[in-house]
Amino acid sequence: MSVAIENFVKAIYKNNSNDVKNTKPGNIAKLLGISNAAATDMAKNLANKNLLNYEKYKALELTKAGEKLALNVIRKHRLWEAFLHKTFDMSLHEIHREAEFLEHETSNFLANKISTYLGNPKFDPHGDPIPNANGEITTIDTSISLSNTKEGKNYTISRLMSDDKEFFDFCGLNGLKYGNTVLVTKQFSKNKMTQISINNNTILLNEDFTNIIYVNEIK
Amino acid sequence: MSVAIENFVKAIYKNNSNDVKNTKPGNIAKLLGISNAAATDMAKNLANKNLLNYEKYKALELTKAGEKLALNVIRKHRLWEAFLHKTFDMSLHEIHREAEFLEHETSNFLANKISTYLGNPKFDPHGDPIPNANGEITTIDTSISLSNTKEGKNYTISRLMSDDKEFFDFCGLNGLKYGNTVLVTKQFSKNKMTQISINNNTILLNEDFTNIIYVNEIK
DNA sequence: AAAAATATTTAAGTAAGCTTAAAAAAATAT
DNA sequence: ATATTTTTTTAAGCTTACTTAAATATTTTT
Repeated sequence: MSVAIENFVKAIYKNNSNDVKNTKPGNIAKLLGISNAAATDMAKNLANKNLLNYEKYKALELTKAGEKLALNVIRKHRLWEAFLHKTFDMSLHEIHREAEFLEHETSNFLANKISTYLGNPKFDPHGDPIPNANGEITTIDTSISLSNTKEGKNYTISRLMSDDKEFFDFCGLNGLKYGNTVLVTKQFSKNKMTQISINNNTILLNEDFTNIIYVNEIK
Repeated sequence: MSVAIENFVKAIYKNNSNDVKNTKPGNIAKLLGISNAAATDMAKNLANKNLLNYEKYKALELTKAGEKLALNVIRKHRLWEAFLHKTFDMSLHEIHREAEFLEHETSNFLANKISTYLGNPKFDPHGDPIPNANGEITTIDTSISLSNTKEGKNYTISRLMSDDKEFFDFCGLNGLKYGNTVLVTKQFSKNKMTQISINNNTILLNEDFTNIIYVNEIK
């Protein structure tokens, strides 16, 4: 399958795991930076290839085959991220940028080699789950966003849901890393801000960031 | 630059390092498995982009920019080969197949990371020289093909010039590997065959193979 | 429920990278 | 030196993945 097709099914799949699902062509177009017309064209094309179900004016729905393709691309993306992070000590932003291209040009054979080499990890350095070779993925996610945490409790960081360089730079500088521990010291609910303590530093985060940082309570 | 363009300049560059140089569009077309017409089209296109000089019915000549692009792609290809061979213990054929795709989707940033990680090697596992980040390549090659060796002398294998799976499988089975030592026990010049001794085994090679195995005499 | 705003689809067109078939030039053989 | 063969180029056409503009359907607002 072409890069365009792989990115299209990937965008639909990822959109479906968002809170606000909108898999109509226009929204996928916005995510991919192409015109609505191009997305409609592509949707018809992929329906012909049995990768999705297309009905005029309706939301796009991946078929089993379409979902499998999307998961295979996501698997390669996240394996590359884990591998590059470990091997070359590249930042969360750098590994994402590189994996965005490598994911389309990696054989299943090599993906399996990478996975074995890493000990078949279930999560990448952002905390995102890595689908296995059969397209099975860990979807049960009991973690909550930092916005919904309680004052005085300790949490471990389980997921950094972003593609943004500035966010990752900020995280890198402040020790906000997959697996690390934070203490929520104050919730400013009116101003939608959260104060946390990490590595003996106190930092104040606004909603933009607390919404995409996921954590698990330490009991 | 697109994959098609990168492969085109790479094919011209590689053809120029062959014994029999023929960089007219038809020959490049044959190497790439495309039609002559497509190669002529592409040649005009690349001339517009200042990657090569094109004159009707004449051989194609890479410009400095074209050569630099070709060397950059070859650098990435050979770095990936070296890396995959070392890290995942993949065969010479497997690394070539994988690198053929990865070479086009690797940033200079990552290529440099790989190079540093490997200790900036000058040769890949086939013995082919790896261009450095400035596009400089070791071209002085004092090695000779096994066909031109002398009976009773010892040689180290310096290069396996092929893309062929069967050849690499044969090499793998018989210890014919970059850096290994062979003793030439007999040259059957009439039948164009060479008998060698390696790892206490005696094997007889025909011209097809001895022409693409390059060695250096041990004095 | 109708009007206004928004989203989707259709239509027409473009560029890249190919194809085949025919025409033209160059290389080779006699 | 000419005829034959081979190679290169031109011409016309195809597919993929886009674009913009216009038409049409849906959704939201009032």
